[in-house]
Amino acid sequence: MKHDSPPPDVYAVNMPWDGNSVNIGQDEVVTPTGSTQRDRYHHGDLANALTDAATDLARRGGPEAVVLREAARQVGVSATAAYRHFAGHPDLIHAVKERAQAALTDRMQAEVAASAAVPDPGEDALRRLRAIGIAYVRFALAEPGLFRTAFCRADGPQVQQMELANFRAYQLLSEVIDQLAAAGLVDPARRPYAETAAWSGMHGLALLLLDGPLARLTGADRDVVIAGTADVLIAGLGR
Amino acid sequence: MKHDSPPPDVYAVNMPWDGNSVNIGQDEVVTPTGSTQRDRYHHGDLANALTDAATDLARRGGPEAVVLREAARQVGVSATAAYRHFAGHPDLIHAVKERAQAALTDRMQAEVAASAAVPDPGEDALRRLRAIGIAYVRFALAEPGLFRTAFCRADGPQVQQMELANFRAYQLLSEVIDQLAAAGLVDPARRPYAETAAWSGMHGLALLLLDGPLARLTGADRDVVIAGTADVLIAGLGR
DNA sequence: TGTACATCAGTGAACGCGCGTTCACTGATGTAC
DNA sequence: TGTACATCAGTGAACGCGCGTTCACTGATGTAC
Repeated sequence: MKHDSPPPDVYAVNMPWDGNSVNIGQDEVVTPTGSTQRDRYHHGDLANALTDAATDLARRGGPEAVVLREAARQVGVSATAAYRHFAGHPDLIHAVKERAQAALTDRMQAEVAASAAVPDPGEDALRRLRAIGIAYVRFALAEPGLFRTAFCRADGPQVQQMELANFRAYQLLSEVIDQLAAAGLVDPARRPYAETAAWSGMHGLALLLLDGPLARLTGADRDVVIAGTADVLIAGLGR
Repeated sequence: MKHDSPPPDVYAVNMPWDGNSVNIGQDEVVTPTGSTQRDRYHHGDLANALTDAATDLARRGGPEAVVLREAARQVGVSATAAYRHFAGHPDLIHAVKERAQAALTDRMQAEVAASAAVPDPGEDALRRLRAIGIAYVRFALAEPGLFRTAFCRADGPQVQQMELANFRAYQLLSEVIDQLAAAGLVDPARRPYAETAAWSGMHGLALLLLDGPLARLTGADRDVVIAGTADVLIAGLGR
């Protein structure tokens, strides 16, 4: 009766960005009886399975939807079992938050890789900057629940995780702006605020489009506004 | 025993931006017995008193802290009484949201008024644009609970209220940018996205400073980043 | 000016809900010998 | 190779909490006559 949920990759983000899923393969081995190893009393990878389920809850309903009991329910396990692997609900939220941030960064990297490089270094840096900015907003619109979770407030003792250095997204942005600066395309006076301004602009745009007064824009108008806003921001960096 | 809470202006935003507080004066008249009229069985202005209390909850804890029962408790009234004046909890939240948005706009206007006008129209438009942008972020930092409430998601049927036209903050911004454009200081190609870019930039900056990876910046560093980001955005508008 | 009465604006008890967490427990696993 | 046993990883019942909302009610108010 339990363990009848679909395999985790169907309903979870479950990408290999973190090293936690090493024994997923082993976990899914089908035994001679036809049941999977997850049917065992000892689940084998419950921490990951719970994080998968909780991430799916976040995707569907944002951070408020991350409910420990529900995640356990979806995995087919008692709520108590979660406490073997997480200190409590804040700890679970934190795990989901990391997944959500990683998913965002992945999307940004994928978008950069999707367009072809151009020979001129400055032009290429511009192309990449534009790609990660647009990917940022696109991810927010495509996965609002995960996006909100990636930036939800955390009360736990892991708040210091909210550091710039811990954001791969920031590192990506910073590298691209470095290249732009190296090509001489950034006004030196504004260089110190380039990352902040670029990130703020795309972050704010995403939220205004999601929950704010720009929520009524349709798909086509949206794209125009996103591209136009990106233009203004990029223009603000140049000399 | 009840009605022993302080007068509303002590603990509520309760500014005259909405026309609902017309009978506040009458409400506060002291009777010959020394008690105020609010001691009457018929409160006289319960809708406003509840909104005041709920706004105070929002200020202290953001939108999640707006709890109908608690607002009623603070006013000294049964929770049921609230249903004489609000359709339900979403309706109350909506009232608080309007208060929060109005408080934000007030702060922006006050900041514009705080600096002296300069003769040159373009320079003056720039001064005002900078003032409202910085006021926006300052308000978010000074009143995080209200700021979050002003932009929290609403599920009720009043979602259409989340229109650009309904935001006085947007009207303010739009007027200033019009003046900037009239002075020839806005690149015509970027004019259509000027409001969106400016608003997005300050909105995103506010949220990154509040809950995000910039939360660790101290007061002085903060101000530098705010001013620098504003510079980048303004530079992005110009030719 | 006084009175009957409809209406307005409150009351208090209760409901169902689902949450996070704790408790004492037991079945499964793997290691020492 | 088999067995004893410590440890690991689950179970299910229960707790307290506070919420939004509904119910049948009653006290206060103001208007018609």
